Amino acid sequence: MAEVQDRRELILSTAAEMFARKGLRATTVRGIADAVGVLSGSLYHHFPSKDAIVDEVLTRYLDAIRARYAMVLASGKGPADCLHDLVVTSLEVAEEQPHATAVYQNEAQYLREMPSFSHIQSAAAEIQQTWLQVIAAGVADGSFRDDIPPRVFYRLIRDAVWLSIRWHRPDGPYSTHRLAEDVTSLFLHGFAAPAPAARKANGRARVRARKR
Amino acid sequence: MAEVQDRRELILSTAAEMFARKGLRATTVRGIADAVGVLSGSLYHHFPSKDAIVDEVLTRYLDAIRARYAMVLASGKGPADCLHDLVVTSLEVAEEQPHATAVYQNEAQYLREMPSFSHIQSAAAEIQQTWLQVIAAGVADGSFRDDIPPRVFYRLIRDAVWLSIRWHRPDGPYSTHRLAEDVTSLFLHGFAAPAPAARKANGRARVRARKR
DNA sequence: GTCTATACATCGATAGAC
DNA sequence: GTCTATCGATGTATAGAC
Repeated sequence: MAEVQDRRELILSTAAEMFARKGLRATTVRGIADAVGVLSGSLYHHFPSKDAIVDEVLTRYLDAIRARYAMVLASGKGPADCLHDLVVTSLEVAEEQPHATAVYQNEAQYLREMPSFSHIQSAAAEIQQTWLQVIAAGVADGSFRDDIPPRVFYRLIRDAVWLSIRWHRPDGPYSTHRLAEDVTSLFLHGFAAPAPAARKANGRARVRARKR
Repeated sequence: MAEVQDRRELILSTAAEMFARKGLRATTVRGIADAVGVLSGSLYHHFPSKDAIVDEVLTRYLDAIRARYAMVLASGKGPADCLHDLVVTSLEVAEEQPHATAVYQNEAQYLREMPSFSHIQSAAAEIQQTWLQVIAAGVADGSFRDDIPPRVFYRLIRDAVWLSIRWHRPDGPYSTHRLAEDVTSLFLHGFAAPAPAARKANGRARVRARKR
């Protein structure tokens, strides 16, 4: 029985990697079977269709996010700390499940046409609500600005955080937690240098055109 | 002769819209021909292949960005103003060419396997250099923070700006220029409310778990 | 410049032997 | 549980008439 589960898991993890690297549509059933080491027909003993594999990869992923977001909210911290924890949590999930993260962030078009899309969509809505709830609490208690629409802030930090999967390498010298701290600091306090009381000619330097 | 060019343009614009809406791989030659109102074989009189259509859509797009980024650099403004202008310019291009923008941001996998990828990649590198140049100038003259790696800041603001194509509707009440101002303000000064000299119990409110 | 007609590859999925 | 063998649909691209 452990054999059976292992086979299913091998198919799922192999498919997830190929989905992320080549794209959902470019990944073929035959290709997955080749990578696993069986013939394509054998996959249909474990899964009823290709889309069922996609659905299981994403459902596990979204469930993991929802569970961890719930823990962040349950901590009872303030809005700024919760926002920080959401960033940390998201980047941790992205590190633990990089393939599913990439698929979810890059293949909205394919997913929208899947039979089980409404199932995926409801999970996504719950995740979005978590962010908006934290942001709204921060605006309400005065710790966040009220001149930028909460939905706009959400979209901007959401894309910045999740799309880091496209360039960030968790095993490199710039760690996931370092990234989380920088993202939080940047989105809360900005990239402009804090003015040290008085400084002359601040920002007066010109940007020179590059030589070619 | 104007007839000829119009036909080509119609194919290009029709294809671009379908590429953006359905994805490059999901858009078929037959589908483009149907939308244009001809049979699929006729497209090969105007373009040698499907990839050639993709390439022309993206080349025009990248050339437009390069030309306008060069104008921003030529203005001779300071780093903060240049950053602002890069944001404005990028969002303007995204509004003018939404289909090409979406394709370029969402279909990196397909593009990487295209024959003419190196041609696209070099244009992308030049665009990236423009941002990094402005950021480096700001760090050098003290107007930007030096404790966040410039490349990290670039990736974060880049994704936030360009991926706004996924959710922002330029013809809605929240205009492109309003978005540009908010993005610039957010990334320069942060989402945290500016402290009005002294305020008690700032950020001490808790985020309540949502009722279900 | 568009059509008809079709070549040729590859896709997801199935049936039945082992 | 995996194999062999294959179906039917669909993909890009081509050849040649009009």
